[in-house]
Amino acid sequence: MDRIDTQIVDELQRDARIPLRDLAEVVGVAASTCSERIRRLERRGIITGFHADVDLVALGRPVQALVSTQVRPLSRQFIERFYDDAMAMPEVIAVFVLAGGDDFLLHVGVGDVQQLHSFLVDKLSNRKEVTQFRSSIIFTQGQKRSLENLRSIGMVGEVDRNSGRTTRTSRS
Amino acid sequence: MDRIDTQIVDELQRDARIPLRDLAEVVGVAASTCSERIRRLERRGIITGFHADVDLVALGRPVQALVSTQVRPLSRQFIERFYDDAMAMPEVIAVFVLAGGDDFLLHVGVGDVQQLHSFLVDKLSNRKEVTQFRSSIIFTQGQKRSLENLRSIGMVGEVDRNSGRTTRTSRS
DNA sequence: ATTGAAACGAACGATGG
DNA sequence: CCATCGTTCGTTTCAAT
Repeated sequence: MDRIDTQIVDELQRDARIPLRDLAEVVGVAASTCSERIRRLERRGIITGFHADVDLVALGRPVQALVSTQVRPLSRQFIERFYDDAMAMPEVIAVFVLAGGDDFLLHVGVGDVQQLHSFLVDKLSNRKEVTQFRSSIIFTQGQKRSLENLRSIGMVGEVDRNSGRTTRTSRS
Repeated sequence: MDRIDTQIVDELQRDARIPLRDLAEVVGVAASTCSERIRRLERRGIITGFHADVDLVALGRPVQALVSTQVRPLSRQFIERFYDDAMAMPEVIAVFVLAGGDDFLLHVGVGDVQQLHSFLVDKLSNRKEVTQFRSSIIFTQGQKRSLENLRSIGMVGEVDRNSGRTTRTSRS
């Protein structure tokens, strides 16, 4: 993960279909080197895939919500089972397993509010391990398509040679 | 958005770099038709982009959290300003603007817990419009890379010709 | 490790069927 | 929607650095 890899990853996050020669020019290496670097980043699991982003309205999901869900008992078995089942539901876009207050956060996207109601009542309330949930409609959402490497912009704590403590200054 | 478009979108969500001839074979049309369909889907804004997905640990963000944030006064001006500022912060991965209880949910990813603390204390608490916040560490997270078109699997309510009401049965 | 060149196959954009 | 054509692009190989 040197400067060249970081720059390649940056560009591919922004546009996975950038022509190789343009990418090579931006990064400052030959196209053949670029091609090899990309393959290595994929093999190392740093680049996990290339995906098309789609307008959720076109996918029949104009209504989105976040559903905080409490699951009891909070054992590994129940957590993993609920996680798998939630991910298998077509309404569910993402699942977060959390520490603290609530145990799960479900990001759901559906066609209308009736479907949201049906999801909550028929698919969540029905489950015995779900002890409570609270849902919020999403008005707008911003998802960053390209994330910076925090290490490359000096945001990762480095050990201070004098104090021996880890710095926690954000230099952004 | 017929069956062919839906299938093309499905495949491109799964793998944005699938060879055109393979895609054409799966969908059952000629490669030239496929190419034209993809360009049209992009022009219509249904496909919004092609992005590489990257391992967050490799990006220097092994620690992730969800931060529920309350903003007062809840005027359009303050909402938009906070949204823009949040999206501009390098730690922030996504911002949700919500109806109900809390106003914002911030998805943040940082290098360590010190940075998370610094983010909360230095960048959120400092703001006068932020009246309270609560953060939860993310243990695990599942994000669906390819979403189904709910209309194509019969999950969108259709008007019942007899009752005039919208059906809300999930046939999944 | 990176480079530039060469060679093959695939993709693109346009045209006509 | 399909087939074709010329051009551009991606990938691989290889000798050289």
